[in-house]
Amino acid sequence: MADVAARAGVSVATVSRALSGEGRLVSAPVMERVQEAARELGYHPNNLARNMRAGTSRIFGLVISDVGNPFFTAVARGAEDVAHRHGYSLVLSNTDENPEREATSLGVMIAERAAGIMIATTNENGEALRRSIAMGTALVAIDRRIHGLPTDSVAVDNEGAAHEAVSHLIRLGHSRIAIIGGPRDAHTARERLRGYERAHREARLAVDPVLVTEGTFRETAGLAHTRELLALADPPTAIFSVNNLTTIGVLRALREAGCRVPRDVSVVGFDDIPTAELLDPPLTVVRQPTYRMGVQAAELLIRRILEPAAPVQEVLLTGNLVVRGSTGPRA
Amino acid sequence: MADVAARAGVSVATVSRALSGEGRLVSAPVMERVQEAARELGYHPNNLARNMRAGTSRIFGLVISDVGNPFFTAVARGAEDVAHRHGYSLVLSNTDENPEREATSLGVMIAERAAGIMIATTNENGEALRRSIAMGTALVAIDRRIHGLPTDSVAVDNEGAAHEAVSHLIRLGHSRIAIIGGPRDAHTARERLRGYERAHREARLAVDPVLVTEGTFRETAGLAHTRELLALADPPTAIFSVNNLTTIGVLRALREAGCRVPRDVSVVGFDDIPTAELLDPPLTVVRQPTYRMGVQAAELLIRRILEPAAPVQEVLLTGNLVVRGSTGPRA
DNA sequence: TTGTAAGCGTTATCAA
DNA sequence: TTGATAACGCTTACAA
Repeated sequence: MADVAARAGVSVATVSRALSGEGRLVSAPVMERVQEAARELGYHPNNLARNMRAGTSRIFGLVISDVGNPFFTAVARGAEDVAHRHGYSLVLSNTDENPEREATSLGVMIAERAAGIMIATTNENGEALRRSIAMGTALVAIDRRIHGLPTDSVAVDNEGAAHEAVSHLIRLGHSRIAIIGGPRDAHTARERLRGYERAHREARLAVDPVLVTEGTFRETAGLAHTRELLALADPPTAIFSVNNLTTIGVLRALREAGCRVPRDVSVVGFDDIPTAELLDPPLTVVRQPTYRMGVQAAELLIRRILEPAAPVQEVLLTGNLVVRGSTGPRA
Repeated sequence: MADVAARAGVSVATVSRALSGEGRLVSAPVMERVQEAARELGYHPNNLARNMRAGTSRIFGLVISDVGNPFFTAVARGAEDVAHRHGYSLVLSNTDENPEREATSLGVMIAERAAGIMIATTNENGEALRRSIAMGTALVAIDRRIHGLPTDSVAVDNEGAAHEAVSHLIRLGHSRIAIIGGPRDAHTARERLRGYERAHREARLAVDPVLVTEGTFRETAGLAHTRELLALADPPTAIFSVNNLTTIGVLRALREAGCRVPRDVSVVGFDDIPTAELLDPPLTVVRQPTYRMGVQAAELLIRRILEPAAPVQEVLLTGNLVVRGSTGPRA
């Protein structure tokens, strides 16, 4: 910067003004001289210094539990589009549902003074999250709310969506409906289970505890649970899988066992899959407004940065059932 | 930091030494006092300042053209695992194959003084890339080499893999084989086309130019081209699709036209899809070692940072054909 | 082993 | 409209 100043015959302060946002405080001829000098010298402002001066960076962190999950990449897309529009860059960080990696990610983002963080948390790092807020880093919870920490959040009405999916199965005549659940400590998993239960209650159907499973949000969990369910003396005639990855596991297990879908078993999944229509058979799902979730999350973040004292806002979006071929009347 | 120093009764320099890497220069009791003071005060080092001092950050940028593509998320996983192990964070940036967004991404990473950049480039930003190298930012090309700029790179033997896929079709008796190509200016697309041509040449089969299409790496391109191909007087009996997303478009078009796969048309795709085995029929593909590409890219970056003058290294991995159900003998 | 002080590249304040 | 200068929070000679 000093070099540019020397070449343009002005002070560094003027160079700064000319090259940063304050261009209107600089006379036209000086502006021109500075820009030319910068170009000739191949000068590039150092954001590191700029940010350090400002005390914050133009970065949003998006902490997700699985980059490989289309759900999160769609969210990332939405968030990135909004962030970019407002001059922020999006840093994606993958935790693999591992609290330690999540803690590391958060540490980096806080240390790097991210302007804001969007997080689908494992809910094991309450303190780190609390600290980030205390340090003035804006925080938005995505998909899962944060236990005991009221923050802006964007989520889907999980209970309602699950209720819709299971009611669809009940309407088709199914009464032995299994649920491939998520981790017990995941908010989303619990809410979806509640929707499953409510649908049963409303139809005056008893829930057989044997058909209620609990695991991870991974394909392997869907695979293992479905195998167990099929080995039952009185196996389910329908399966509701609470996560897109577990759904894939379910389908694999059914195929492996030679079960025809939906003749032998109906399947409805929570959250869509890019190739859902091309599967054999096309998969019935509850679709979540993933892109919109990302958009909303980034917008909440920006609002929070602009108005740090604004009241906490909890956005609740709704999912909708997409009936394709994997659900049918009970045999 | 000054507060911590005051509380621990030492100088800021000592605090710095105690809390950063130079712990061995500090006596045990002082070390303890400093750490306690830091904890009590909730002190978090400001990486912004640290990096500015160091002139570089502990960040790797990964610039990809499509976060929604499982190919890139798998690469990201590999790169992130290696980066993390070496104390770097991975910043993902999505360009949507848009040169302007790519330029912006690069600008941010250079300005942010990323320690290194891994990029699957559109090849429209040669100057920005050149500059990043000139500024000392390590650079590794992923998937696609950079025109006229020798850099470390990780890629797949596209021609060989395409050759294998098309030869497989030829062996099944097909002679009218269409290729759903990528953008003309994408290195990868050209190489895969060459593999397609070589397979024909070796089998003494003529290539019908009508069957050679060219488009984008998007689902819509596969859809549109396949529709056109099916409308031909003498349509192909097999289709080789050079990208996983276009392959999905191909399958959609075939389903829409009521074509049975592989009875009416065989399909082989380049690059695997997570649900490939569950599709109807299961999809035959050339699989790329995606995770390993990410690992290698990050390793090349680290090597380059450690040894800036090391000779350029171009890593070439090989794909392998996975035969599933979408290819069969000519009707 | 510890402290003093200079400096990293910016921007903001104040004065001219 | 411009310039001199003091921060921002940290690390690292150099000295003690």
